[in-house]
Amino acid sequence: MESEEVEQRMATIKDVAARAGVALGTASRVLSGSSQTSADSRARVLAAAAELGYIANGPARALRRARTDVLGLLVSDIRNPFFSELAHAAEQEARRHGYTVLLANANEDADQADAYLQTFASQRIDGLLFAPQSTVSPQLAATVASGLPLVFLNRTIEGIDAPMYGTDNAQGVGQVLDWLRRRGHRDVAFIGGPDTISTGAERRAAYLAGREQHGISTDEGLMEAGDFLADGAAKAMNRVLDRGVPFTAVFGANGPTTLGAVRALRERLGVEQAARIEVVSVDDLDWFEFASPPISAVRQDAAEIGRLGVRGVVDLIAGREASGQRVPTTFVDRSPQAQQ
Amino acid sequence: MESEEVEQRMATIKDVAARAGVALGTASRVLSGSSQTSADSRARVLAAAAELGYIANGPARALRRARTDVLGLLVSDIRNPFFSELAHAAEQEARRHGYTVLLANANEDADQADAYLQTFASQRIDGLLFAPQSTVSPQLAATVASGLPLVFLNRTIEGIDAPMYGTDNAQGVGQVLDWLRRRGHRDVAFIGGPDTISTGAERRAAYLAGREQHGISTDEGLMEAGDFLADGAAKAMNRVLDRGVPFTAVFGANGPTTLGAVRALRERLGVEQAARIEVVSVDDLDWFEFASPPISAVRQDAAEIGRLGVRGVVDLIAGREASGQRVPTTFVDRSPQAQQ
DNA sequence: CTGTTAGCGCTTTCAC
DNA sequence: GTGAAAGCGCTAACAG
Repeated sequence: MESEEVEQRMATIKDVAARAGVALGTASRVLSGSSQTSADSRARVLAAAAELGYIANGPARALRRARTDVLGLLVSDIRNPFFSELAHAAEQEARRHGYTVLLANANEDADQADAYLQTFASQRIDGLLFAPQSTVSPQLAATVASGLPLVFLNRTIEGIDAPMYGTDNAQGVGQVLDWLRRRGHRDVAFIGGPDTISTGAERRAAYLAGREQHGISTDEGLMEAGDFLADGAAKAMNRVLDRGVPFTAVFGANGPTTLGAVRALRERLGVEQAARIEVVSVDDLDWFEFASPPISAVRQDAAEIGRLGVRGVVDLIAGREASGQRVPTTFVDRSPQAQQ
Repeated sequence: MESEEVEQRMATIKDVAARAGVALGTASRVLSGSSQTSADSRARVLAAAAELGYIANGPARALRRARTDVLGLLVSDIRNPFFSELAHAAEQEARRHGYTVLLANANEDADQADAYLQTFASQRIDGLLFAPQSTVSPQLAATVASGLPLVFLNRTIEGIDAPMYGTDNAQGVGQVLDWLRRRGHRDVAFIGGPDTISTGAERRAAYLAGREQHGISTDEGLMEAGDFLADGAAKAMNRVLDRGVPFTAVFGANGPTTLGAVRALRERLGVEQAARIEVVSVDDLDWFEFASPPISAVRQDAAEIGRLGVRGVVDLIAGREASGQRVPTTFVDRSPQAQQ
């Protein structure tokens, strides 16, 4: 005979109070650490709670206090290291402020994002950190209208007034442009992201604005945009290759984009030919040092963005101001010259 | 003057009932889709709910029904693509079953895992999917004792009887051993994971059990273990290099481990020497095709494991049996011969 | 400082 | 089929 499953009901605060020999309210006061309580009842309640393995019922607490101490974090692609790094840092920071993070992954899909916004609303999260896809959906409009404290991460949406914590894209692209000039590249293929995503638009705009002063060709045949995912970027890279405009360097506008571009280059040109093309990227990935030639990159400080975002939304929840912030980038030059 | 923040209180089911001109209970019955309701009240309640933008209060619902429709997913390293892939698939599957997933990241740290178990308990999740670090902590013991439906993902803990959904490590390592023999490697450095993690122990055991029949050296100086993270693996690789035992191939026991090992090889031996060593890995990473030479790998079906895990815990919640499952691996041979 | 009590929003009896 | 009412576990307001 197997041992019985003795599934005991979780202890409630009532059990704790009874065991400690105090009233319900006193137990609550001790356990919430709020008002004054005598050292005696404090000790007895704590002891009773420990003996019973008491863990407060979150939903009941949330219902009564009308707050959950939960933050929603909706990222656009959890498999993108930028976001998994960000999510990790945000969780840590949230925990330090007494919040739990509900992490959701929209997978660069607006419908999934809407579904999660709905879930968050029903969970009654206290605040939302959001890296949106693109335009404002009815669901998002409702979320904003509800007055839920909201900050954007790395991406914004036209017409929604919320603080944004993200990368200084102008600086990052500037670093890439400087590097391209230093390396003497004139014909550069630019593989961007969707213009509907602010990050995509900003990086493209900064590139367009600066390329001429940096001696880079303005041939529009070298400009393409994917979807910020590897497959879409590979297709974009192929479209440039199809045009037959020659180039000596490729600039990928985020990590997955660069991955897709490199894949396409190697498939279409073969490994040897592809190795004659220098690649530079926004986002620094683990393997860039192993590529041939090594890939230089703008490193975004995903962790700092996550931390700042949490602090921002915590400020909003507390009724304080939050003004958003652009986080500086660093450039990792892996070109042969830089290695000497 | 800025526009006023009109933060309207969220509509409650009481508001919906009033607007529809029915009693509270009727509105509830319609919205929960449970009992019989007349077509008339059904229509009016639904209309009222839509007009008010009603979204049910999850905590209140949870309190009353004594269930949350939330699953906890505790992974050991969200930045590891294996887990981010798994988490994504699990979320999708959970949604299909009417559950929301609370995703937490223990970062290969037992204390953080305990903290999240506590949070999950207070949130009153309905079930837990867990990729544990190692041994059984008091917190985990309490979780198990509470009778919470639990399944393990890819890793188990000695002495805890819960179904496990994970990779068929024996098969995967067998594929590596076959490949090593085919490639004619005799001196192979094995960089494993902690023996306290079942995955680490299993892969190591399978390797030890099979290496002799596959003509591989049994020199213990070639065996080392890291922590399943890149830095720890790099140190492990360096320890092997320090011993001066020559080898022609390296076997990394998971993705981050292989990353760290390759980094160490290139730093210590230089790029050219390192390129003489063939590398093979459990976990197939994006960049393995770009490495020189390309890295062959056992591909784990993380998505399938995530889906099966969700189905397993959903079965447990429903009081059904769940027996766990080993998911087959596929081997991706990127050696020069295979490319022809 | 502590006991008592109302009530958060919802589901689910129990009558009718 | 529907209305009324109890109560899930907790916090906070109010007396004492």
